[in-house]
Amino acid sequence: MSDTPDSKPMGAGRQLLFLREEELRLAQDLLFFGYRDFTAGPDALLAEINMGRAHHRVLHFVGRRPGITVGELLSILGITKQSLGRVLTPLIEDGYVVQAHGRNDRRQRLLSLTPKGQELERKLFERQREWVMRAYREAGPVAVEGFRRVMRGLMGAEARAQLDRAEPAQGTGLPIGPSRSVA
Amino acid sequence: MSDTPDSKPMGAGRQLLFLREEELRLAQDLLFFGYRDFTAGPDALLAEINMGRAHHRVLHFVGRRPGITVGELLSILGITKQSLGRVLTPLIEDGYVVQAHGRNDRRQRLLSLTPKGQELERKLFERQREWVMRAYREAGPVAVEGFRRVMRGLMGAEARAQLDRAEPAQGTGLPIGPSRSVA
DNA sequence: TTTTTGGGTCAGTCTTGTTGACACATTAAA
DNA sequence: TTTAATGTGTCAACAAGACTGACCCAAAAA
Repeated sequence: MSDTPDSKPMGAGRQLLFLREEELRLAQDLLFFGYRDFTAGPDALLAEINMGRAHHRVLHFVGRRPGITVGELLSILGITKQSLGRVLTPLIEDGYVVQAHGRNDRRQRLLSLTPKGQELERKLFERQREWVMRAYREAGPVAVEGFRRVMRGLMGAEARAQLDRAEPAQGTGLPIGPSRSVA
Repeated sequence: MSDTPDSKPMGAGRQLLFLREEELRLAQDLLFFGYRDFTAGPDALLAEINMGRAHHRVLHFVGRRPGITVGELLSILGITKQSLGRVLTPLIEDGYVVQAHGRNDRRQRLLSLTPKGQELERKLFERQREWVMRAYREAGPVAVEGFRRVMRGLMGAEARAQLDRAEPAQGTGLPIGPSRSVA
């Protein structure tokens, strides 16, 4: 929006360029196409066994945090329990996920993957793993670190907190390009 | 996949680390949360006027390429014409989008935004603009360049070609971290 | 003992995607 | 010029995944 009107052709100009509308519209495009193609692999696999992306999400987050409670899962996914129920119940009935009573609080249902569930999750993961690995390799380590920083920034404070709670600082947060842009 | 089998403890080790499973699972998380929160702003606005994300996509891509044909739009969105019809028809009826016959091929319907459509698109854009700008600022220019490189890599070849056709190399494709990782 | 919490479920609705089948005008080909 | 092929529209039916609202139950907390 604002910004020193003209100033020197370089310097502040870089900042202007950096934030100009076209660059932000490009971000919209990149996120749309990128996310769509990122999910395409697993989606195809899931379709074969009559499941959808929602099932994958459950498998992913339960696999990531075995023993997670239904409530925690709900808060991570940001959906209602009715919505979760429609995918979780079949996953349990079909033997992909198991429930256990909480030891301290017997009302809780602690979720975890069965071997069958782990196997499916792994297949789905492999698809995305290869896809992301290709992108990471082509872009290089510096770019990957930048990608992580920006993606974190695109997350709301809530999601960021959840992620941090779950993973002890996986690499982002330390090195590379401190925000002192302008340069 | 490949990689000089063992070699020195450092060097190739870095590459190994770089691609290890946890880092790729983190990417899954980042994309899920990041994309979700990226779309949250416009979604809220759209809900107020009884529209959805699909309407936004149409406004976005028609705004980006005025005079685009229905067929081109379909191929960009990657959906069926019936799906498109359900959002496009109302947008036309409500005066957000106009159609014109193609000059060369009168079968074509060239789409563009009305002033009303431009206004709505801009409001939606402003939401995302601020959100992305915050993320970009916090991450810094180097990170942004990396973000772009990785997102491009996450796109399928088709989508990448479409994007390139539409925009003449917006900045990514030139400088920064050449893929010669290993270091 | 009463209330709150964690979880489940029934019923109905909405958006956005899908197939399949036609219809119509226009352009290209035989 | 007749005959495809193409670009677009549309009806109908269906599915996934999200939502709201209303209730229910068992266990934990007050």
